[in-house]
Amino acid sequence: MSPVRELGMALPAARCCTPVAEAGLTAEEAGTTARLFKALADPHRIRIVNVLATSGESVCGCDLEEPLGLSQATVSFHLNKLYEAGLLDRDKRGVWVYYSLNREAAARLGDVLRFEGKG
Amino acid sequence: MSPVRELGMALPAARCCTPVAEAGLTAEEAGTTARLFKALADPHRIRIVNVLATSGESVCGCDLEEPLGLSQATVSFHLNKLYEAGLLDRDKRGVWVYYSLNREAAARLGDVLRFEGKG
DNA sequence: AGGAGAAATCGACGTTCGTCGATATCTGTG
DNA sequence: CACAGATATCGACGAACGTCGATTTCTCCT
Repeated sequence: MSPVRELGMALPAARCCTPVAEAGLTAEEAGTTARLFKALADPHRIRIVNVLATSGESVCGCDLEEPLGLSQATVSFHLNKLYEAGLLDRDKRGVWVYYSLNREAAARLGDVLRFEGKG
Repeated sequence: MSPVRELGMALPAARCCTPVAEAGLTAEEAGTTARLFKALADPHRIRIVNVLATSGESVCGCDLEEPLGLSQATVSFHLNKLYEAGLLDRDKRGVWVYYSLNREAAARLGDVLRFEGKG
């Protein structure tokens, strides 16, 4: 053991998207945050978010296969990951499913990583 | 194929931490960003960042084993992941190694997820 | 020099992840 | 109703991940 001790990890109620720089993050809150980042921990999913963030309109899933160079099954897999994480909105129009970035969730996500004026 | 097409993925020069909301993200840039998020895609690493962000001073690695409930080898593994991602600074003092949050990297990381005023 | 203690590394393990082809499900059209 | 086309799901595979005990490396102290 070293000189420095007592780091103090309190146990406030768990809630979504607790900022990483907020004191006393619960193991549960850490799990929630980690799950969120895990959704973005893949190059193809980053590109999907990028396309959705820069495209004014929502995008048909079928139009992502070619630019990403992935099979239909894999694209569906990635879109679902992002959807389950709450980062994407889904809009079924007939045979197609259109995806768009959930701006609110995206904004909240950015707030999780605010560090200024803390510590 | 659907009505919507031509999503356009240009190829600008790769650089660190390109915002996800910036048009034409390269596959390479997406990989860089994904690697960054992968470093945060674990509950224990989130907690480590949390402790480091809220603690005024740098923290000895040995003081993280107990609060995290992990073995020395595993803590070392996680600290190294964060260090390699550039999120942590390392300071060896005698037998101990003290870690602290790299504020600049942390700030840049937050900027990657800025979505306002885009799209 | 020898010992104590912290950290990094190694080897092994079970789990999760990303990928695909194949199949099943659903929707609109003829 | 049968068909075409988009999406979801299944099963399988190799790769990467998280974990630990054991070992090695390093630094300080006596």
